[in-house]
Amino acid sequence: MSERDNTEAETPAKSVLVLDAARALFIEHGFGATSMDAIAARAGVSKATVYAHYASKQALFAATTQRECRRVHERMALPQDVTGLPLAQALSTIGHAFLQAILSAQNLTLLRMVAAELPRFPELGTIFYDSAPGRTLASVRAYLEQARAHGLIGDCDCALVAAQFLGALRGDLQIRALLGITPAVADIDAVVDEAVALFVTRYAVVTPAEGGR
Amino acid sequence: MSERDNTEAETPAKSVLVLDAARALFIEHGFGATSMDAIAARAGVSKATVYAHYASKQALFAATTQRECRRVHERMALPQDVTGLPLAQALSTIGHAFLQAILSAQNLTLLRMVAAELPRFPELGTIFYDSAPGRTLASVRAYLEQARAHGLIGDCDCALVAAQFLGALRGDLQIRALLGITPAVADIDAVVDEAVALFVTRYAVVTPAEGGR
DNA sequence: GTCTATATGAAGATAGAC
DNA sequence: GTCTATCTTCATATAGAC
Repeated sequence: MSERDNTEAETPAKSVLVLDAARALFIEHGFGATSMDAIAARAGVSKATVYAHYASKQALFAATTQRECRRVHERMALPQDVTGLPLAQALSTIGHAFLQAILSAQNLTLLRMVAAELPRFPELGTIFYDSAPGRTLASVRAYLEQARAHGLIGDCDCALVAAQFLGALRGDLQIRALLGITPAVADIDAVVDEAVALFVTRYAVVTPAEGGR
Repeated sequence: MSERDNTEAETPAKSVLVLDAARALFIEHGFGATSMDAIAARAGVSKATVYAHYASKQALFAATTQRECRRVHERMALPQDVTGLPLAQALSTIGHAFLQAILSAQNLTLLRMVAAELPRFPELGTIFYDSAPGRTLASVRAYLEQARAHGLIGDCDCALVAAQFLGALRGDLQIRALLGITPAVADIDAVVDEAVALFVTRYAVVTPAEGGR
C-alpha cells in the first residue's frame, strides 16, 4: 500500500500476481473449473494470501473481469484518427481494427467468461458491454456523425448505421469464434472490402471512384 | 415443455423426465451451479436413476444440449417459403424471423450455456453452430443463390452476402441480449427495414420502388 | 430399473504461528 | 501479510436391497 511505485523493477505486488494467475486460469478453464488452490499455486503464494486480498472466489472473479474490461476498453480505441481519410478508407481502417479486436483471444475469452457467469454476476454484462462493443459503437457513430456533418454521407440514423456496419463486419465470424470455430484469416480482407462497399454504396454522397469491387 | 403427453399414458420415460429437469436447471443456473441432486429431485426420481440413464453429469449435459440444439434447429427453419416474394419482402420476412429466433430466451440461454462450457465440451460449439446460426446462414445463402438464378440480384458471393445481411440484422442486438441487456422491441422493425434497404440498394438488379422506408 | 444410504474426494474458506 | 495445516461442506458417483 505505502510503497506503490518503484521506479525500476515494478512491484511484484502479490495482489497483482494473484490477479494475473486468476486471469490466466479463468480464461483457460472458466470459472467453475478453476480452483482457488490452482490460482494460489500459479501465483506462487498460499491460498490464505489469496483470501487476504480477495474475500471470495466470486470477488476475485469480479476483480479479474473488471480489470480485463478496462484493458479491452483501452485496446478498443481506434488505432488512428480516420477523420481526414476518404470515406471508404476510413471505414476500411475501422473495419480491420474492429475485426482484429473482436476476434482476439483476449476479447473472446472475456466475452465467454462474462456470458457464462451472467446469472451469477448480472452487472458484469453491462460493464463489459460498455467497455468493448458499446464503446466501439459509440466511436463509429461519432465518426459517422462527423462524416455527415462534413457532407461525406447523407442524412441517416448514425447509431443504427454504425451498428449495422459493425454487424456486417461481424457476419458470423464472431459467433463462430465464440464457439471455438476459428475463421480463416484470409477471409478478413474480403469481409471488410465487401462491407465497406455495401455501406459506401448506400450512404456515401459522393462515390469517388467505384464501389468496392 | 409442460406436458409431453402420450396417447396412452404409457411412457413418462424417466430418462426424458431427467432430461427435462436437467434442461430447466442447466438453463437457469448453468452447468457448474446445478447439482445432480437437484436434477434428480426436480425429475422426481432418485439420483441413482439419473446415473442409470446418464453415465455422468457431463454426459447428461451433453445430451441435454444436443437435444436442445435439435429443437432450435427445427425452430430455425424459415417460417414460410419466400421464394415467390419480391426481394425486399423476402428479405424482410427472413429478417424478422431471424431476429425473433436469435433473441429468444431459448436461443440465448443455450448459446450462453454452450459458450460457458466450451472449455469442457469443445465439440458442442460446432454442434450448436451447425444447428442454429450455420443452418440459418445456409438457408439464406440458398435463397440468395436462387434469387441470383432468377435474376433478382446480380453476381455476388452469396455466402458472404448472406453472412453480412444476417450480421447487419444482428447489429449489436445479439451481443447485448447475450449480455443481459434486452433491447427495446420497437427497434426491431427499424433494424429490419434499414438492413433490407441496405442490401436491396447494393445487390438488387431491379430496384422496384425505393429502399424499405 | 429403481430406490435408500453411503463412500470419496475436491474445493471454498479459516485458524493460528511467524 | 504471509505461511502451513486444517475444517467443513457438498456434490459426484456407487453399493446393495427390492
